[in-house]
Amino acid sequence: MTDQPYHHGKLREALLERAMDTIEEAGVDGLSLRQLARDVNVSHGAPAKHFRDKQALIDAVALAGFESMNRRILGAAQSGDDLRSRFVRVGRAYVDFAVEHPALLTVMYSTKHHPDSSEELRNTGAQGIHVAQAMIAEAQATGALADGDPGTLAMVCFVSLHGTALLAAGGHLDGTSVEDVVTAATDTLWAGMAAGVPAAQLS
Amino acid sequence: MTDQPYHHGKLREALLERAMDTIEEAGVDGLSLRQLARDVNVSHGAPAKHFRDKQALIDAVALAGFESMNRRILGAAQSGDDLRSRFVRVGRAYVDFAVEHPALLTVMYSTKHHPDSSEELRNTGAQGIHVAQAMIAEAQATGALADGDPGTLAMVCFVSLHGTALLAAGGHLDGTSVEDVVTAATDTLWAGMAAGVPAAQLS
DNA sequence: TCTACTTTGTTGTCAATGACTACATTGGCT
DNA sequence: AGCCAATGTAGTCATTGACAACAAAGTAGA
Repeated sequence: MTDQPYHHGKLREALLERAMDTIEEAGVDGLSLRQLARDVNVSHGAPAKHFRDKQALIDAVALAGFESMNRRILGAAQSGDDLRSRFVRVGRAYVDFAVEHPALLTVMYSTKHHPDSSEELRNTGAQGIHVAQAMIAEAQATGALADGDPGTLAMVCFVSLHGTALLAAGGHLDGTSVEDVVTAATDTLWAGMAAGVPAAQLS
Repeated sequence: MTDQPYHHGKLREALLERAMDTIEEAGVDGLSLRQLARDVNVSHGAPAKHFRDKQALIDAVALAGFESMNRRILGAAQSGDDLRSRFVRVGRAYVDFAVEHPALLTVMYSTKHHPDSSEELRNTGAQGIHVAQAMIAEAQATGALADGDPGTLAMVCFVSLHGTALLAAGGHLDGTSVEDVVTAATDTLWAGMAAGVPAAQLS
């Protein structure tokens, strides 16, 4: 054993990284502050200096997850194809991320976030839907999609992809393949938005 | 204090009921076997006779939740209106249930069900989608909807409503009202399925 | 009725955990 | 050199889930 310096130096980063790994392997419930400290060769009280309590650590993990996911989504939205292809690509990016990090996604959307820290978390988490809203508004301007409140429509798309992501991540898609569901969902939504909803159908 | 009989008599039911209340009030993490035992005026070891461990109790709660939800969905699917109205009604029933029992829904779909999650749980949980699939197949037969694999389309609808339900339950719908999202989602999906997806668009 | 046997509940115990406190070490700053 | 905030350590406490040994109550058969 080489002598460990008294100060770790990058404890916060090390804890965050290790926590994400642990969560991905054993879920949030498999995460223990004491075990985490052991994993990073630090005393069981050290993490408290960087995260007030366990929830604060989890919140930080969630935030990092959103940031990582947003990068993927923005990347997909900036490909050079036509709007509809980009729309499908964004959906795929979202679901792909979910399938790759199922437990992380659960943590990201977990409802038990402290009311105070949720400010930054909410903003970062809402970024994905803004991408969808911009694309829909743009497509309406070109006439590719029928009129309708872009905010509500974006929420519908987001909601659908979110459901796909969660169910895919949880393995609840039964027989249907993730790929098929994403394709069918984006196709159906786009077709529905292009056709518009006859006013007579509104109840 | 009146003398308590040595045998509770309905301990299992009492534990289940109280557990559902606690979960709805404090989430799954707020559930403690020992506190639960205290609440029902029983020793801390008693629950073990009815539920092997905490997860077994949670699974039982989830199962009860699915059964309750299925009753609502089947009721909505059997109203006498036209197919499209019934479709919307089923969606609303699902989301309404979710909004009324947010924490319970989270438990029901929690991915941390032991890999050998009881077959009963899986079957009961999959019942809702079968309702949707039957309605879609029926609508295709009458020509109200375009052709397409009913299984995949039902999964798309389910996924969308599930996403709506979870996000609504978690309060992640931001400005948009639950009612608007459900209406827009079911309308858009139905319009998309009615229009069908031009083969040329399939990539 | 007496007697095994099963079910259900009680009590005691254990290791693990999250949170808290008091203390030690470090390195930057003046 | 000397102060001091940041960072880490060590010890403690109540709570928890799980387990085992024991007790009480119902049950079935002679």
